[in-house]
Amino acid sequence: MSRDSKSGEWEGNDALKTWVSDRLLALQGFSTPEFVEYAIGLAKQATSAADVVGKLEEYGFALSDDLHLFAEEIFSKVPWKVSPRKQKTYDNEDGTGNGLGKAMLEDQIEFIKESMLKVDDEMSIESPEISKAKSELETLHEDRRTLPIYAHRDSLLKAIEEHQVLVIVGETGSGKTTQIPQYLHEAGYTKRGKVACTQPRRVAAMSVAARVSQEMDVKLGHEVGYSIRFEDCTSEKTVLKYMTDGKLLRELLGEPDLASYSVIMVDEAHERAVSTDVLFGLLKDIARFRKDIKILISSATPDASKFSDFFDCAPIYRIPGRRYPVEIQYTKAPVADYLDAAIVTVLQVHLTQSPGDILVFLTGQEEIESAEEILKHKINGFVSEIPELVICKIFSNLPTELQAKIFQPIPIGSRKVVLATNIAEASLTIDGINYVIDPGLCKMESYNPRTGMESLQVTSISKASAAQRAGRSGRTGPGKCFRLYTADSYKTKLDDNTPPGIQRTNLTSVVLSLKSLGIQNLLNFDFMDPPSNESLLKALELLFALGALNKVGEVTKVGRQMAEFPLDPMLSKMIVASDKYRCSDEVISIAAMLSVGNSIFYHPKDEQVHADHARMSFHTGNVGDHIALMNVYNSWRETNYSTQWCYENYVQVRSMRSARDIRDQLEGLLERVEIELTGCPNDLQAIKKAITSGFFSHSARLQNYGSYRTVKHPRIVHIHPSSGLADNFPRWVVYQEVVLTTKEYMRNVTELKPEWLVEIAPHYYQMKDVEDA
DNA sequence: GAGCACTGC
Repeated sequence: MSRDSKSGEWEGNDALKTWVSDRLLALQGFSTPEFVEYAIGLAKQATSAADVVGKLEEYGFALSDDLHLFAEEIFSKVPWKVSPRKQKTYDNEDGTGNGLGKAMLEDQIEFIKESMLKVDDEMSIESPEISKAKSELETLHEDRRTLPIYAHRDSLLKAIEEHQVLVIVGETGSGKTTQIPQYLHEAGYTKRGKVACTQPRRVAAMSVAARVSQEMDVKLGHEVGYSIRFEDCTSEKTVLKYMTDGKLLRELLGEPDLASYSVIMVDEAHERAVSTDVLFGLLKDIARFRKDIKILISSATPDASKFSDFFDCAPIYRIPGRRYPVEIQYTKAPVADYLDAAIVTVLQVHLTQSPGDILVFLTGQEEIESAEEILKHKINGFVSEIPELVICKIFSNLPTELQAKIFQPIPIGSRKVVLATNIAEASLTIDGINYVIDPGLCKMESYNPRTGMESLQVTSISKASAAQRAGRSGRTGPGKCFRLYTADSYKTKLDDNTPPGIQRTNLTSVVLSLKSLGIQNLLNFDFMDPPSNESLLKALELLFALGALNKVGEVTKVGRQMAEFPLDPMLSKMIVASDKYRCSDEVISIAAMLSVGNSIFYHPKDEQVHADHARMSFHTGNVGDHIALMNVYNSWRETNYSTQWCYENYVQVRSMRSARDIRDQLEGLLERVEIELTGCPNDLQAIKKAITSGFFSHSARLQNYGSYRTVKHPRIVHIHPSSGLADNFPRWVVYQEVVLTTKEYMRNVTELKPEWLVEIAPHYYQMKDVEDA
C-alpha cells in the first residue's frame, strides 16, 4: 500500500522524473523523490535557467558548470509553466463545516444555556458533611453526571457512530478527556479493540488514567491504563489506554495500521505539538483503509474549522465547558518596561483588589529571579503596614522541591503571587488564581534549516495564547486579566495562533520515522501545516550523509537500526557506529547525557566560582565536553547514584536520574538492533571516533583570534564559554549544536583529528576539505 | 567569557 496520497500527480512524467533523478545523482550523489519534485517545481516556477540556478544555489548546491547545464536542461524540459498552488476546496454549503443535524445543534445550544446556570448552583449545593457521608465511589459517579458533557452522552455517541472522524471542541472542564473513553467503553467499542486517548504530556496521561480507573472502580493498569516512556502501566486486560502522543507514534512503527485499536482520540490537538501533527497525517491515512477505526480529534479552541477541513470536512461537535467570566484590561499606552510595569501591577492588585492570588507570566528564569528581588525590595520599602504578599516562582528548571512551594497554603489574610514562565500556561494548573498579569511575551525556539541553527528569542505571544493565559484566572471564580499592552496592539500585532511546532523544529528525527513507515515522498505527505520544503530536504540530506537513507532515499539497514532509538538521528548514529569501535557502553552514556539537554550542571548566581570549579574537574586532560559528560555519569554511578554527590558537585540530580532512565532504555535497545554492549574505558580515541561518526557534519576548524569556521557550509562560530575547551582552542572540533545568543556558539565540543573526517565520512569530506589552506 | 521557554520518544 502506498501512503502517498497524491502520488498520481506526476504520473505520465516518469521519463522526466527519471532524467531529473539521474542528474541529481550526478550533481549531489543522491536523489530522493523529494529532491526530484523540488527541482521540477523550481523549474516550473522559474522564469529563466538562471533563475533555477539561483534557487538551487540558495538551497545549498555548489555553483559549477554541471549545475548550470542541469538548470538549462531542466528549464527547457519542464513542459508547462504554471500554476497557482493547488488549493484544497471543499463543498461546504453552510460554511460551518458542520455536518451534524439541526436537531443535534439545537440540543447543544440548549445544553450550553443549562450548564451555565448549573455552574453557579453547584458551588453551593453540597456541604462537606453530606459528601463525607457518601461513599467515595458514589461521589465519583455523581461527579460524572454533573459534568457538562454528561447530557451529551447519547448524541455524542450517535455522532461517533455516524462519522468516522469527529472533531470535538470541548472547553476546559467539560470532562471530555475522562468521560469520552468511558462512554465508548460503555457503548461497546472496546469489544473490537482498545480505545487510545493521547496527551501531549506524560503527567496528564498518568493522572487522567488514574482518575478514570477510580471512576470505573478498577485497578490502574487493568481495564484502564497508561503508557508513557519508561513506564507501561497496561496489561492484557487494558481497554482504555491513555498515552503520550509520542508513545503512540512509536507504537505505530511496530503496528502501522493500529490494528489493535478501535478508536483513537487525539486530545489537546490545539497545542499542535510536533508528534500530534505527525499523528494527524498518519491517522488520516489509516482511516482511509481501515473503515472500522474511529478517529476523534479533541481541541479546546473554539475555532476548529482547521481540523475539520483537514479531515475532509469532519463534523464538529461542541461541548460547553465550565468557566467563569474573565474581565480583560489593556494598558492605555504601550509600556516602556514591561518588567517594571508587571511589578507595579502586582502591587496595585495587591493593594486595591479583593482577595485572590496573582499569576504573572514572564519569559525566563533570570527575569523571574530579578522580578522576585525587585518585588521583595519594594515591599520592604513600604512605610505603612500592608497585607503579606507571598512570592512564589515556577519554571521547569527549578528543582522539584522548590516547585512544590506554589501549591502550599499561605497564611490567612495574605495573598500569593506566582511568577511563572509559560509552564503555567498549559502544563500545570495552580488553584486559587483570580488575577493574571500578562506582558504578552514568551521565549520561543526557532530553527533555521539553511544554517541548521537554533535560536531562542523573546517574541510576542499569539491571541490564542493570550486567551489561554487570561483563562487561568477564571477557573474557580470570576477573574481579571491585566494585559500590559494596548487593545490596539492586541488587534494588530498579535498573530492568531502560535506557529505549530513542526514549522519551528529540526525535522531529522520526524523524517526518519516517516521514511521508516514507508512514506516515499515527504513533500506530498499530508501535513495539516506543512513544514518548509527546505527543512524537509535538509533533513533528508543529513539522513543520507549519516547513512540512514540510500542514494534514492530508501531506509538502509543502518537507518532501521537508528530508527529504533528514541533520539536525535545524529545521536542514534553515534550509537550504531560505536559497535565498530567496540565502545557502546561508553557511548550510550554520552548519548543519554546529551539527550537530557543543558540542565546537567547547576549554576546558582551566588556560587558561580564553586560551580565552575566543580564542572571543570570533569574535564581533566582537556578531554572535551562529550567525555566530560561521560565522566560525570560514571562518577555518579560509582557513588551508587548518590544525591549528596550531586549537591557537592553542582550537578542536577533530576537531570541525572533522567539520564539514567534514558541510558537504561538505550541499553535495552542495543540488543534489539544487535549491537553488543562493549566497553573500552581507556581508549578515548575509539569513543571520539564514534562521536565523530554521528557528528561529522558538525565540524569546525580554528581560525585566527580564537574563532572557528565550520567546514562544510562555512560560517564563523565560537566555542561556548561553558565548554571545557573554551580556553583551549583545539585546531579541529566537532560540536553537538550551534546556538545563537550574543554570538554563534558551539555547544558540547570535542577535539578530533581532521583525517578522521575523511576516514569516517568519505562521501562527505574529501582531503581538500581538511588540508591546510 | 555566557546565561536556555516548553514538551516528548
